[in-house]
Amino acid sequence: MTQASYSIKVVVQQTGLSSHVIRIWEKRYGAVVPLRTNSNRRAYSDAEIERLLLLRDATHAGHAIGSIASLPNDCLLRLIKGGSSSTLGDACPEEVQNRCMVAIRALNTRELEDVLQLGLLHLGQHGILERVIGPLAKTIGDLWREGIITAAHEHFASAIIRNFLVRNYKPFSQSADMPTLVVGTPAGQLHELGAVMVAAAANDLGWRVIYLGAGLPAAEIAGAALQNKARAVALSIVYPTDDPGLPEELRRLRSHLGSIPVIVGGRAAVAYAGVIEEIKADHPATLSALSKRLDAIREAAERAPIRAQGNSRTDPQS
Amino acid sequence: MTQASYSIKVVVQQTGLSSHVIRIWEKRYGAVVPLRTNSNRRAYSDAEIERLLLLRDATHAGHAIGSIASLPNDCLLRLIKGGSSSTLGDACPEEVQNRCMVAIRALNTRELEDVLQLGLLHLGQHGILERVIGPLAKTIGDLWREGIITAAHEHFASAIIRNFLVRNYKPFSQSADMPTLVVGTPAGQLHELGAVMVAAAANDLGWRVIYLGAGLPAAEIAGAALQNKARAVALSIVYPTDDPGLPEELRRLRSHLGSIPVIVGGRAAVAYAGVIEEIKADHPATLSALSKRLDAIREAAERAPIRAQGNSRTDPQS
DNA sequence: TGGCACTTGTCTACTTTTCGTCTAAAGATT
DNA sequence: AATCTTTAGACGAAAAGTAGACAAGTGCCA
Repeated sequence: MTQASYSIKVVVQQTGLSSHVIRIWEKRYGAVVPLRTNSNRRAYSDAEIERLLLLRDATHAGHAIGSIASLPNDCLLRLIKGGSSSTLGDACPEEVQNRCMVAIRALNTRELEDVLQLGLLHLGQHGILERVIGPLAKTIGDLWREGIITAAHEHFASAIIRNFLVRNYKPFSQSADMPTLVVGTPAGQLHELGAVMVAAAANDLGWRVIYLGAGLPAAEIAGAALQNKARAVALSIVYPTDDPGLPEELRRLRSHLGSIPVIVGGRAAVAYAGVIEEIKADHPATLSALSKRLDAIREAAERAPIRAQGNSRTDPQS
Repeated sequence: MTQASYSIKVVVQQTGLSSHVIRIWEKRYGAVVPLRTNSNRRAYSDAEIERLLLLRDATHAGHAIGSIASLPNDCLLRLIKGGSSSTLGDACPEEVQNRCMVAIRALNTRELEDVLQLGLLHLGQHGILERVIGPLAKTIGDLWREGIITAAHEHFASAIIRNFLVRNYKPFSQSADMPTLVVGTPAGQLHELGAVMVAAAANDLGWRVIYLGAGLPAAEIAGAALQNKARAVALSIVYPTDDPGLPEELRRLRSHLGSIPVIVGGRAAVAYAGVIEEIKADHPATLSALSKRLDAIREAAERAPIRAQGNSRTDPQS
């Protein structure tokens, strides 16, 4: 069995590391020592490329290469993911949340980023998502409704939190058999923070996420899901709570999607409980519940890999 | 054995490889060894041509011919398909752009991210921003207006490009004396791609960027700028081109901002040239022009640190 | 505070290997 | 006769190897 081997050129392309760095890491720290060809060229295996990716992410996350180069892969993974959640108890989520709100009201980009980063360090990935960003989204929504902060604050916070999540929730090494999840908010819903959180959580759970952002008509959400054979669709509904058009929009979505599971989350979901029930959508109350639900869907799908639903037209592209 | 056989000339035409290359691959690596006629001419079968095509694509993807020539066909296929992140033959921006559009229309998250990453590698930060993402934003806008792609595609592309820029552009070596720039799109303008590009470019030039996202009223943009003592405000205007409310919105912005420089970019800016002139805003035609303008503003500010400038457009941009 | 060692990414100089191209001469095909 | 193929070999640009220098950042210590 001739295992495929890759030249350093290919490794550079795949990792984004320079050949210099790859070589010096090998020389100084023995981070990845590939086999050699007869002519002394380095020949990397898939596993070695994977390890280089882990090292890249770990160093990018602030760890010194010299102190992590000899760690086994699973330790690296823990470093990159929520691993360092040794939960230094001295930073309670409320404190982090408060400081976030101060930074948001001051429109202070740097402060907000710093506080989030600090919170990540102390609370771990799960912690900051569930105990800071989640409540924060709720608070922002409330204050905005009361006119205490403006849409600018809301947009500002959304953008930075989104960036924060993007930067820190690195996509897992994508493999072909990952299930696909389409995430967005339906037409009329303009707050995308909830959707961003769902996307981050699902990504963390090993889903391939197609993030569509805010305010899309049902037909387009459904089109995206069908086009990519999505395993599920997740919507976030925060405000307004009394949109008369939304129930019809949800029904339309269901009729397009056939039997694909739909998950509806967010503060205002209770206000539409009737329709949600009607279209047989899930409504997890917390992020943990959402995670459980996603796991369940994936497991069910793995048990019955080919979806034999009567999906007549796969491409409703006009 | 009615197997069709082809002369080397035919193979050259079908594969695009030169006869020299085909022969040297055979001689050096035994990549494809065709049967011979009685007179010692090479006689290629369909399967051999197929294999040559695979080898061509794999080498084009960055793999060394010497290390792949002996792999079986299915391995080659895997190298080409699985390693799609490295299939960029030419480093020409048009090619990158095309592949981006294909990925966007397929809503293929991974492919789009890979192509962008690869493009960054080949074209550099400046290159990919100006020569890929810029034109891409324009193309997306055009196709959307023509109804060829949907808002979902536009949102999808915006989100991923945004994430890409966030991930790859200088995190922030923020220092206290960096000038502040407020970036967003005015109310009614929903395409945020242009604003994202401006934010990335400005960040790269050493500005502290406050990114507000799309669709904000003038009062809030101005509020954010004043609250943070912004040195300038940049707006992106792409569509619609005939919003009757927009001129008034821009005038309102100017009256709130006092003499703070305003920069208006984007495809539709020409449609509002009158107001832009009226409120003494800049309208750089390209990203380079924008960069120059930002540099000029910063220099002017450094020379006169306290903002007492009666700024009346120092740069008569075409 | 300055000095010193250590870390880490980048860069240069130089050699070897790889790989596509080219030439020349001879045989085959049209 | 003119054009193609084949073979063998030579050539040069690009890629990849090694060794070592260097600068910026960091931490420690007097």
